Amino acid sequence: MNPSSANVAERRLAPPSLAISTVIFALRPSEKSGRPTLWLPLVRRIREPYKDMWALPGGPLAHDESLQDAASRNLRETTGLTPHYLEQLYAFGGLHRSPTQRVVSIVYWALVQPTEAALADESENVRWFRADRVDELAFDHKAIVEYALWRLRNKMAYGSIAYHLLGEYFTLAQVREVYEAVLDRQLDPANFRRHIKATPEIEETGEYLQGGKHRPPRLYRFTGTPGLGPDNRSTP
Amino acid sequence: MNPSSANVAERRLAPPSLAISTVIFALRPSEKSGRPTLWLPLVRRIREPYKDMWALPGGPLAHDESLQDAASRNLRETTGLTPHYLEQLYAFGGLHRSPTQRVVSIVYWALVQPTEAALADESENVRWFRADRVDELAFDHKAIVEYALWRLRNKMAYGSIAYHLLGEYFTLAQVREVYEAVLDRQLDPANFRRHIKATPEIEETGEYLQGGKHRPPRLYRFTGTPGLGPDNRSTP
DNA sequence: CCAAAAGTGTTCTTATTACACCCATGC
DNA sequence: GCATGGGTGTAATAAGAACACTTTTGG
Repeated sequence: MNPSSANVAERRLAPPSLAISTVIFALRPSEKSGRPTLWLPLVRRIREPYKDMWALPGGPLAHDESLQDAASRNLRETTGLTPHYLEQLYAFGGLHRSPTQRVVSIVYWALVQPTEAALADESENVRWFRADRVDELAFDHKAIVEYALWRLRNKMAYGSIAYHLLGEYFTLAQVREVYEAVLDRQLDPANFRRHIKATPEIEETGEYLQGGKHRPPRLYRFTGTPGLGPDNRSTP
Repeated sequence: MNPSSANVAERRLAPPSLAISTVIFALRPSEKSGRPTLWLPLVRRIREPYKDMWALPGGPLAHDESLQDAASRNLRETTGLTPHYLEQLYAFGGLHRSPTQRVVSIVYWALVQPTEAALADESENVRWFRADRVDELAFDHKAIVEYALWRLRNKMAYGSIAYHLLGEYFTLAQVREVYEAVLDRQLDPANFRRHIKATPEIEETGEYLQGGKHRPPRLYRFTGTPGLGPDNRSTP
């Protein structure tokens, strides 16, 4: 049996390997307008296949960690960040995702706060990209990012998720900017503020944001629960 | 190294094994009222762990089949059915789901038509249960069934999914019965029919259902697409 | 004719949208 | 005082719930 047929046999017989990857979203100011836009960190592959291409942070699942812990860990390892929101996205298991072996990837998606995101590690092999402008990535990661973005938009339109992209205190205009950045359309400020104020998880504080050029806006706080999904006992 | 420490070492070092399971829903007439209710087939375990307990149909992932194909296969193997709707539910990967080894299960959920479900294989080791009355199952399968049921209810409230539990032709009252069975509450017939007729995927036929005791209701047809999820290029 | 489900109309309530307007601050 | 974003009011429209009413069948 020569080496190449050994590889073929190995591939046929070995069980599919299991990996965890994470799509990490954070707000950063756009270079041009300065308005907040969605970004995500990618890592450069240093090995074949897809050597030198950008890919989602990820890696194998350790024997003694849960799926979510693994996602949390590779988020911390690549960016130094801890997520304020972390949820399973999907398990991708197509036969030809990787040219060298069969890989099943369980992908999570995360939201991190902008104050943290600004401090995130960046290096030769870790760089942030605009979420709506990713070019070709390794494996099927471009499709995964697009799906994660679709899911984020969907959740934002229904659930109370935007707050996980903001700090503890925020103005209603900041919440609106998050919606506008993610959904990519303008929203009526008057109606939007009423809409948000109607959600019970939003609490008015006595504080105001000082230092702006105009009337100081009131600061609010989010009192809802981050957790979702069957593992966290709630609603995906 | 004695056998028991060998097992421990094996468990620590072996990668988590990967399995596919499926929650299969179908409508069947209730024994009492005769009204349609939700049922699902379970299989009896013939080996440890959880020997003799009921469990979701499932098994390992073959090296040359996609995740969805595997789900479709174990659906066919246990019940003889082909699903009219099949979608990924969630990947369960808790550390202690199985007492003997670490198992990550990628779970799908399916809807099958009642005409088929009536013919489904049933045997000593395959039996149908009412979906809202499952008792203790093997592993974490009870929680999985409850989560699948939650997801079905959620999708039914928003999307066009009820039709996959019905045959090709159906009356609006039958659609309403599906909603009432799944959501477990009465719906106003007048408002419900308007709501359904407003969906563009519902097509009126010239046919009427004959043989009833009263005025023959018109038959309708569903013209929408079943597919969802990133693998099928659409919307979960 | 009567019972019962099929199917239509009408009213009331509530959410969404568009947009006019007032308020408070820095400059 | 004036420009600007913060914040409130209001009228028009759309969507949903409640329920009275007409139609068509089998018996």
